[in-house]
Amino acid sequence: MENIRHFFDRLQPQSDEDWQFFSSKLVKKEFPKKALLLEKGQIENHLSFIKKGIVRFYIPEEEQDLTFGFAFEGEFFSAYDSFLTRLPSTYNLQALSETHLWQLTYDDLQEIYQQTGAGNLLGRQACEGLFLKKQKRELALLQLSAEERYVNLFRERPEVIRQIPLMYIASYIGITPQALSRIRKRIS
Amino acid sequence: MENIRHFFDRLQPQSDEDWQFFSSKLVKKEFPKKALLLEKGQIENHLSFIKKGIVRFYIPEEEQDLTFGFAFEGEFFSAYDSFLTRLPSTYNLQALSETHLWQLTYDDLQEIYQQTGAGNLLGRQACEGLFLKKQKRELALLQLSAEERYVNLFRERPEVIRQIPLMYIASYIGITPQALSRIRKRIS
DNA sequence: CGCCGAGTTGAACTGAATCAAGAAACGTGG
DNA sequence: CCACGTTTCTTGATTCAGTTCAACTCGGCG
Repeated sequence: MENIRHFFDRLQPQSDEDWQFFSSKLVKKEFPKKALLLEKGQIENHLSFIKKGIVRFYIPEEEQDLTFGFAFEGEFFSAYDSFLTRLPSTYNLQALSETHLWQLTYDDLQEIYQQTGAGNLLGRQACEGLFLKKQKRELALLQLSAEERYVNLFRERPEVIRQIPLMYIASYIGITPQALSRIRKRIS
Repeated sequence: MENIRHFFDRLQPQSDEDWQFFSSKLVKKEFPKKALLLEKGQIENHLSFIKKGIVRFYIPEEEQDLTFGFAFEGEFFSAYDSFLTRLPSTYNLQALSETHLWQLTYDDLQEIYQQTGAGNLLGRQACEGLFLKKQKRELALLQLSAEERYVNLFRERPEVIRQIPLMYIASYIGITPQALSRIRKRIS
């Protein structure tokens, strides 16, 4: 649990009371490999911190899933758009390995926003971080070739390439598994 | 100036004092058509509300600019990543037509965050909105063909297609002007 | 051991890029 | 307000990155 506190303190040093209040709301939850954490159509009711494991974000399709994100140990995640809008999620969340989480419900988070001075500040800063990530990704998709996107991913998030099956990485950078296999051969 | 207040009240009804404090910081500024509002390398020091006009976001390149966003009348904009991180912007902001803004400096905004109860709340909600937009765009770039992205843009933001030169739209959806010209011919 | 999903490789195909040239629209100065 | 130069848009021909379809290999698991 300390790693979550460190996470927050890095954003902004937290008062002990605020932290007390916050951490009292956290609930531990564990999932086996390949478990669905959230299914398309459900409303996301959690903001989760990954104690251990990897989570994949994907839109399920008959042909081929569209994988568009990953979250790792030490990171927060959520189907954030569903969480914010309270509308059904348009995608699934899945544990790629055995995964242990600390979870916060939507209502608890709203209470935290209201009760603690730091709530909105943290919410804002967390959201700003998400925005910056998406912005980077947008530019990568617009201006880089498939091969450049792969090399870029390798540079920025080597853990993705080390730990995640090729087919999901291919989908993430917007190409077919075959194309990625050829890129790998070419550059290695 | 009322339209800005409406903007905020839509997010969250504002107290008159908070609004007073906020609006006292706003400065009016006007730019002619094609003016650079911010140049790559500068640190963005403003959050701006568009009273009138259109703003283009682009990465300047010898070959061909990469246009990746637009902002219209009644919207807030900023080179938000530079504004947040206080690092030089990696892109330019340009007025596509004569443009009138209400601007807030970084320091003023920080003061607003600290002094008013609503500051962080608004900051958070504004950022959440930006995040949702980027998320949509990511999925559009990943799962739609060029033609679908064009039709999609047409549906979601017809004002873009009506008011913005083809070459910028082409860049925005990630193709060449030639390709977009052909798509237009095909579907009309 | 055998099966099944993941990864690789090959061949044919295709959407979009590139190169090139002409037409239309736009803006600026006389 | 017209004339000219510049920029944007269109259209054609060629090329290329990445898709699709298909067959084969590899590794893990029941």
